[in-house]
Amino acid sequence: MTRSEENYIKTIFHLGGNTATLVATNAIAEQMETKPSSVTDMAKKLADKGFLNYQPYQGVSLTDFGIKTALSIIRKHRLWEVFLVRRLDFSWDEVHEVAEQLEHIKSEKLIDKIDELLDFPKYDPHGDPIPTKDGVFLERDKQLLSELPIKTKGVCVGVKDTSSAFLKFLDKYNIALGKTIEVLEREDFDESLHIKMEGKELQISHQIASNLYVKKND
Amino acid sequence: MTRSEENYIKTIFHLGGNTATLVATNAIAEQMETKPSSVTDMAKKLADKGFLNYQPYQGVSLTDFGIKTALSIIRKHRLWEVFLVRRLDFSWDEVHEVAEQLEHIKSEKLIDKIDELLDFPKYDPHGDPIPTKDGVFLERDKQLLSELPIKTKGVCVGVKDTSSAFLKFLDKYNIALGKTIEVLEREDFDESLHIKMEGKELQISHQIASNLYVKKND
DNA sequence: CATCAATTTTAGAGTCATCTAAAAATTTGT
DNA sequence: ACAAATTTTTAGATGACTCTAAAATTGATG
Repeated sequence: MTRSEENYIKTIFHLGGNTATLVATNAIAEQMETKPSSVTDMAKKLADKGFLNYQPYQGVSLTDFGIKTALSIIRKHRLWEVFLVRRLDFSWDEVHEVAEQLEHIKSEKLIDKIDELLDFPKYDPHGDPIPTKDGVFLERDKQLLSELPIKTKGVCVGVKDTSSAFLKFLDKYNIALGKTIEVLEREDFDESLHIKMEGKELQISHQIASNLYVKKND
Repeated sequence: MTRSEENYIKTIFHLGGNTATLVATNAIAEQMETKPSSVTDMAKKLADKGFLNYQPYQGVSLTDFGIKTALSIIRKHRLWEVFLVRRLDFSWDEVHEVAEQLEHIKSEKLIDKIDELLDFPKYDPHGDPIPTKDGVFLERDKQLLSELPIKTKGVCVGVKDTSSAFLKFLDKYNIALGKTIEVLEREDFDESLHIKMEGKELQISHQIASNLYVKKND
């Protein structure tokens, strides 16, 4: 597997290819900042190698083997992110780029040892679940803060937008995973929210609320 | 810098290119298991980029910039080796391959943090010195065990051959860095040595003795 | 249902790193 | 010092990945 092939498979997985859904050539090209013609070429190659089903003009979907491969890459990426944050004091907005490189290191022993060193973490620094060695991958029970009803509380468990800009914004306002947020009021006009967090009240835009995942308190 | 360029620079350095010595095309090709014609192509490219001086038919030598670059790659390689052994329980015969991959990860912050995590080690698991962040690189005072006079003692400080086979052999006979070895007798016939280590006597071939570095006790 | 717009594929070309085979330069041995 | 052997370079080709431009297909609309 080349680095390029791994990146395609990962992208296709992220675009919903874990189900039998067909992912469009254009969507892949856009996500990877490449051209649709390059995607077509690679789609044929990856189909030949058994990673995906390619239906000309329709799109691609990952095979079981392709899904297994994608999960192994995602596992590596997320474990490295945890390592960077927990052992090397990287902040959550700095880890993505480096993990993009580290995820391509070929050594099963290495990643298993990293997993062990970190005591088998279940989630990465952005709250995304880490597939296990044997490909078990459970999405966490969560919803967008923007969809939390008024007067309810939730624990912050993840971010949808993982851009450095968004993460730095959250840092600035002390919003972090694990913190409890209560929705006090929703403005109909701009969908902004009044929230309460650690005793303090603040107002956040819909843009922010619709990129923060919370787990509703029961 | 591509991965391939980095590998060429590292190899040229190892072949003695840290001085103004000219390194032959053939030597590089042999070391890298590639063809001399490929080396010529790359030599031109690296010369264009300022990493080395290329004299057609004579060989190449690293520029100051090239040496600086080589030291940075070697630094990364050796720090990762220390990390693998000390933090992930790799044995010293397993680290090379993985470090060959990790040394190409591009992130200054990453390697500086790894350095810090390991408390700024001076030597890698094979006893080779680790260049500092600003390129200081001191060869240790050492000599081959095969050149140690009779009846003298030395501390094992490094290996010349870093092949997995040799390292496993040393493990088998409990020979490890830090141990003190006394040369009792040298057989003229085959240059094998009678040595004493931790109270036990054993006999080792010239092949072994000429691949083990010791620091003579004063 | 014919046409148009959008998407996708094909064809042809470029870059990077490599190779083989042949030519050129250097070194060696007598 | 000259021929032979060795080393190195050049020339031309290949494979992986990407691109642009043109052709083909799809599916949406009047």
